[in-house]
Amino acid sequence: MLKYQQIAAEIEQYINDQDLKQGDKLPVLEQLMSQYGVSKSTVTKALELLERRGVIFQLRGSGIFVRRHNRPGYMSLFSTQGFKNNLGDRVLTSDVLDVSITKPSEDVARNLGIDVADDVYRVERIRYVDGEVFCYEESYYVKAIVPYLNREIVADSIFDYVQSALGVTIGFSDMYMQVGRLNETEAGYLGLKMDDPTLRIETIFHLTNGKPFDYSRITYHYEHSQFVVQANGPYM
Amino acid sequence: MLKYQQIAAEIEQYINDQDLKQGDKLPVLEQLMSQYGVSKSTVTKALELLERRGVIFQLRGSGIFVRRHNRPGYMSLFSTQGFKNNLGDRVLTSDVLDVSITKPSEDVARNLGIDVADDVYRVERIRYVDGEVFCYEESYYVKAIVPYLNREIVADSIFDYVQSALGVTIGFSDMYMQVGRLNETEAGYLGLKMDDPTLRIETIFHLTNGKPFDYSRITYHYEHSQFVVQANGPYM
DNA sequence: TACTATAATTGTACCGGTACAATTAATCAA
DNA sequence: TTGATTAATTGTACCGGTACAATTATAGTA
Repeated sequence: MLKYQQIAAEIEQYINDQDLKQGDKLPVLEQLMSQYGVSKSTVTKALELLERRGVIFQLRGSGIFVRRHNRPGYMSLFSTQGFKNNLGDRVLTSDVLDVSITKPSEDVARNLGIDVADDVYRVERIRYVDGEVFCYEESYYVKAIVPYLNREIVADSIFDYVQSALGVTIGFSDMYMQVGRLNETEAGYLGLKMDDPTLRIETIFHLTNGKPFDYSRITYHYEHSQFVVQANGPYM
Repeated sequence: MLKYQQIAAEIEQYINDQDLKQGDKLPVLEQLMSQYGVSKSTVTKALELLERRGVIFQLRGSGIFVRRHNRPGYMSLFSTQGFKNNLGDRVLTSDVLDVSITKPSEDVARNLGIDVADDVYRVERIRYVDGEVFCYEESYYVKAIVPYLNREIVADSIFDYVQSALGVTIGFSDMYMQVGRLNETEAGYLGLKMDDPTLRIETIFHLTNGKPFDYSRITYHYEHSQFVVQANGPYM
């Protein structure tokens, strides 16, 4: 783990341990430097990271302050998208409906930047948060990058497996969201009625080298999906 | 304008001018340094900015590559949230329903971190993109921070006014989103039917000093609202 | 040809420094 | 006490540097 990541983690831990609230002040930069025994730029980098994650904000001439105070019941939109599956103390489980190797449709192939002749894993599951239906997910993995999957892996976190077992690292993702109505199949999966409202999110996950490796379509249960997004400034 | 912002803008311009596509390579760091006549860390900072905005991605040992290739018809979730109102070539207009000074409700006061006795501006409008109903918005501004508003200002961009005329700068925002059904009033405004699906986003905008100054509730027309969110890595 | 080891390329981590702008605290005048 | 001026605090911009890790190109070997 890199120094600045380590320091960021420790500062976040410190905030939790001291139970600091919105607006509370952290030690000044210079103290953090000597405290962790690193240079200014390393501390700055750790703080930038925490700032982007919505944990703190910095005000020059004044200090470093705690920002986070998320509403209970709202999940970070990013935490539900493969990134860090810490949904706090919530339990995430899955019903795996399908894990199979197929050929992608035109649409899927385009989103993954591959040919329709290339193999993909198709994964279909229903996901639960604390036992309640959360979403229905259909996703496709490029087999050339993810050569093997099974029901066990898929029931757990696919991303953890991909990163640890395959040694590839996820770089960035593009999410496309829209609101609509459930069709009959989806309604059945989610325990809702046809034409009920829903949030649909398509996400294309890329490796650090820019290659797409996962395209997923998620249909959310509208009553159990509340998301928070923390944005940073006009120049984010 | 700061050097690294300027350079970021120029690089983005270069990508557009050269019509570079997803995966195309940019000049290497060292060349950018000499080209713009700045140090490495300044170029790096410009590139970080572009990376966060989803314009490029960097791959060490390899180079700097173009990332953006957003789907047509999808607006950046952040661009619709006060931040940089460049919706491409789309025209944004508003029907102002109300601009008045009132006392906040308990709920509004809590979200703005003020007392129910403090004054707020209440702004109510319907917004259109290219003439089509886009959303219904109800927002509250802390009068102590935004001492004056009128229909003209509100019909245009409130954020531009606040930043230029009042000299305050927006720091960060928290967005809370959920899906639901329209009530009768909302349906009327949006030209839809009661119980139609909708996306609701509450946003609390803070100044750079962390003080909330605007709390807004937006109800989106589900057929005209498609959003894209670009996320960066597991450690964004 | 195909595979492996080596070298060149290229971005990232980290250091340490100077100058400066925004905020806050201290000082002074009315 | 109030208000303005000055000084101290504190984060940010920017410089320039070394070391290093990941990628890609090259050379070497079977």
